[in-house]
Amino acid sequence: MPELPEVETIVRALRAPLIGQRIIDVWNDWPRIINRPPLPELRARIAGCHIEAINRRGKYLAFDLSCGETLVFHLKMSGQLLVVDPAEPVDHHVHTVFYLANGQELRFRDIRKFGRVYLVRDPAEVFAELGPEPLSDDFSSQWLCENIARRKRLLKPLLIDQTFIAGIGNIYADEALHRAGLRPDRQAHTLTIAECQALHQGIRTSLELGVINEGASITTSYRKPDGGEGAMQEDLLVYGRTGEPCYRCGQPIERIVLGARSTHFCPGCQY
DNA sequence: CTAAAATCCTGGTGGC
DNA sequence: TGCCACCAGGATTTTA
Repeated sequence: MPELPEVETIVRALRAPLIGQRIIDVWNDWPRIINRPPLPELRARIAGCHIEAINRRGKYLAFDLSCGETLVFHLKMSGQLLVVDPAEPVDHHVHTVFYLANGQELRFRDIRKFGRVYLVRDPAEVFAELGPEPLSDDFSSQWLCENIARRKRLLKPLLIDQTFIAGIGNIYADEALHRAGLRPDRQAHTLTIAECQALHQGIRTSLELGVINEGASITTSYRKPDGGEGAMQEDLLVYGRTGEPCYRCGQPIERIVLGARSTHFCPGCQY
């Protein structure tokens, strides 16, 4: 499940093989994956455009194109982007292909078909509701403390709300809360200044560690574009460690469900 | 505003 | 070994 660190890793890996390349055409065999515009219009508008830059916003990838368009991807649960030689056999989970002028193909593979593709004139059309980037200067400890105080919600659902902060998903929310020593079912507005400062630090630390480790390859879902695995799964403190001893206090990690999401925390050192 | 539930998907898993 | 119910989960939509 690609979250901010996984998407950042993918963005960095795609720059070398894609920047400067020209897109010739698009193929798709599962229409829902193309969010907008409809495939015939997408093909017409994208043909001949060069890829000038590749960036990340939250969990989205944004390709700036020379023709004034932005090609946006969201990988959701199982999406993968691969740049390959056309001789490479096409896996049956590939449902969208961008053909490049240099002969290579950008393939969007997605087992669960939740991923989406957008082509827009103005990326704000897609990004309008997103909260701040947690690794940018916009996301200060002061901003978090001010905004968390007026939210009457549980911490875990709030952290994965993309309109509050962009890019945090189930794994890094649990990791950030553990590092901050905060229970995921705490009410957001009950945090003291010291606690929300700890949360700010916990968010920063877990996301930065995720980027350094090039993401978490928990099952078979997330892979780097070169097929390799990230290393973050080895540095997870609570996620997926139900029943195993907490590294900090030794108590068994507990698993509960919050907002229909599996949530892992240590009952011994998170308050 | 907050939240719960349903929706979209399929591979993997646990039970028998 | 085979079969099947069930789970995972990001974001959106619908319904309280």
